Amino acid sequence: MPTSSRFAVAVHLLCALAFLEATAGERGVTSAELAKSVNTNPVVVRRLLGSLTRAGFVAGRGGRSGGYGLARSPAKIRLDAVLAAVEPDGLLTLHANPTNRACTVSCGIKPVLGGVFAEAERALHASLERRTLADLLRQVQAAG
Amino acid sequence: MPTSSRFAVAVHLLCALAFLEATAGERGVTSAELAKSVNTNPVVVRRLLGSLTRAGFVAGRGGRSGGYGLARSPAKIRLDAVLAAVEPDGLLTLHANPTNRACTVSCGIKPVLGGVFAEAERALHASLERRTLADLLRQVQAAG
DNA sequence: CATTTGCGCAACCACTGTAGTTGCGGATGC
DNA sequence: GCATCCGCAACTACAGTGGTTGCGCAAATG
Repeated sequence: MPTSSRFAVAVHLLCALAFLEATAGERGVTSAELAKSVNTNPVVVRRLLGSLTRAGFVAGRGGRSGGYGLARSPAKIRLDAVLAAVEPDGLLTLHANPTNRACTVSCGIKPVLGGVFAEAERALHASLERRTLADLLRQVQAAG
Repeated sequence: MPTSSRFAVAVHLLCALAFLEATAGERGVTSAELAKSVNTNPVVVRRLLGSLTRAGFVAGRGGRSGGYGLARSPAKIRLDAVLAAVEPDGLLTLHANPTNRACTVSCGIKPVLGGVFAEAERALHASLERRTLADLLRQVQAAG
């Protein structure tokens, strides 16, 4: 499959949200403003922020002067949790082909591979766990 | 994108190849035999084994009594190299949306994210690096 | 040397997941 | 009431994957 860019966009959105929130005052940050930063459509933004809302990272309010805001401090948003929120199925997937029961390898490979995949994804999450949204904000600000 | 299962199938094929090679004697293992184990088409097998051939893991010969064979010992085939061979673009991808030059975050996020992604993928490869085809064969045989 | 067997490659099709878009309903504040 | 904004569902367009067929070439067998 075309490998998804949801994770990248989600992180981008969280950064932009943290950034714009500072200047927005009481008003929420609208999906249209966020969409401008990513150069995409407000609905795409809302879809993604829907997952992040369910995961407890952001909160949105409807109505005039509505919009989004972070639901917790950037230092408490770890990237591994963001990945899990927008890509719940993981990155390494087994093949769905039916197993050939006449073949030892075909019968035995999937559980073995599953274990390998699980360990590899744990390693990936462990790496992302060390990064928070606050870290990224610092780096983006330093670069700009 | 529908996340690809090339890696899983490639590992399955390598296992099956190692397994069948033992009983095949001088003859090569044909793509049709391998296809039976994965329950797929010989052409799909050949496509994937094409990548693995270019990476130096297997070798195929045409002609009568042709087929495939491992080009090096299972203990020398590390899974991270297999992943790199069949999925050269990596698993985490940046979004392709044009950057909004009026936005600090949009301008700065991609290099920062790129660094984070690279580190995460390194962690994933480091985990896979510890597993060789020989390890998997041992596990599959123990389970069967 | 003809035949058989099997790989290599290109072309094509069907399927699927993603991003993009529109439209409508409901909430919120002026 | 009315404007603004989120939430959600439906639809479209596109891209990547896996599956399939067809043809050319290589190699072994008789």
